[in-house]
Amino acid sequence: MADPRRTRLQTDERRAQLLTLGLRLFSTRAYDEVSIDAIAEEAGVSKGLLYHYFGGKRAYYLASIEHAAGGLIESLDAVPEALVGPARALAMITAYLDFVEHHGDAYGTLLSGGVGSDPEVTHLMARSREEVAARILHGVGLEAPRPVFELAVRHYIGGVEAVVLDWHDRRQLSRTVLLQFLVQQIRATLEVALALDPDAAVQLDVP
Amino acid sequence: MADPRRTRLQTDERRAQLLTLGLRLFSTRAYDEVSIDAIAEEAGVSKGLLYHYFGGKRAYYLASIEHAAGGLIESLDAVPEALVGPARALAMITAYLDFVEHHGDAYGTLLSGGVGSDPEVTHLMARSREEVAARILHGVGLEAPRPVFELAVRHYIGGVEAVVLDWHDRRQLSRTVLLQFLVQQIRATLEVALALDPDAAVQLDVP
DNA sequence: GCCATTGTTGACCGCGATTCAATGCGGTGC
DNA sequence: GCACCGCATTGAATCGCGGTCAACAATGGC
Repeated sequence: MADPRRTRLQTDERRAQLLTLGLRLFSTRAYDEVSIDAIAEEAGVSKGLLYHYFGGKRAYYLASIEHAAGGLIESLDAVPEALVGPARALAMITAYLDFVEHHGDAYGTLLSGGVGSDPEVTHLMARSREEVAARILHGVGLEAPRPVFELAVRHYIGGVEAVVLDWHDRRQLSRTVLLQFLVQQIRATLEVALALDPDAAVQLDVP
Repeated sequence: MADPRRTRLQTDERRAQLLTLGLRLFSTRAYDEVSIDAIAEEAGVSKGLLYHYFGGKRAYYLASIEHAAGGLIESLDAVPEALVGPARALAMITAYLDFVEHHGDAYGTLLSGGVGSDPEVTHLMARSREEVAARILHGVGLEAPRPVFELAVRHYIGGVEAVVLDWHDRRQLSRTVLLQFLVQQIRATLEVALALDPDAAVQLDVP
């Protein structure tokens, strides 16, 4: 446990340890309020080691965010393939909320991704959202590109991020109400999209 | 025009000039890619002056964002009071899109700051969104607090920010389709809220 | 036990944010 | 028109922090 001088770890362990720590620190304070020295001290590690594992502070931050994003996607993919239709929507939203409740800070960091609109962070977030969007569209049987539905789902995801963040920060609404709203809202959103693009082969009611 | 040595301006003018410049610079590059020196040089002003007007870089950034947020709210408030119901929704969304088309970069900065990293920026964005939310709720005749409707509107706004940012970055969809979607979506969202809170005295159909 | 590999360190460097005492422009009173 | 004063403005000095690098030591193979 204690390390009088040095502790040598496997690359993966150390990397994971640092990522988790980074997530926690960047969640607590703002990006440029967290100094490399502070991170190193907190980790009980030298500054140089951080530069050995990640290229620099920015890259470290980016990796932390990616770590969180990966966790979220993983959670969503834990939903059994067997579930379809509204039941699947319910399960996925539940998984989403569970993730937020368990890794609240990580989620917060994930969403507060912009250090003043950094292209790399923006791109990473965009890819993460596309993953979520793909899963939603897959859930209603849409595989081919459908711009209107992509728009609708993008709107939905943006809304989810907003309300869930609010919910996590200041618990004003019960989880139940939030869940109900989100389930009904995805359906309503998809119906709006269907009204604008009636030819799309979506299945909103697979039982 | 040219200033061989010094140019002395009114406090308000200089402040406005610096804010506008800041908005432009922070929109172009990431926060910590923009150095105080660069800002000062671009403004044709000394570094120290920036510290005289704003407390520091962070505060300067914050003020720039606030500037942009103010412009957006102003645009929304330019919609005539006479318009009500769906027509008002259409007008306000149009005003929103107009603002984004005219001040696209400022809008981008505004939002990427909003997702933003530190408590002050977050708080500022929250207040700005509350202003928008209040205007939407007012538009349907809701003045008293209604948690479910606040949730719904928060979701809607989050979605709008997401899709509008996407739309601004990579014009994949026509403005018309976006507009149609957003108009129908606000109605659908409010209806979902109404289903969960049937007692609310909303007016979705004032002609 | 020796050696190679590589995880790990700590002192050093330079840029950029911040400070502050000095400077001079613009308006005011006479 | 002139002297003066307040306040916008400056730029040199400071300092903290991100980043670099050559040396060091823990682990595993022989």
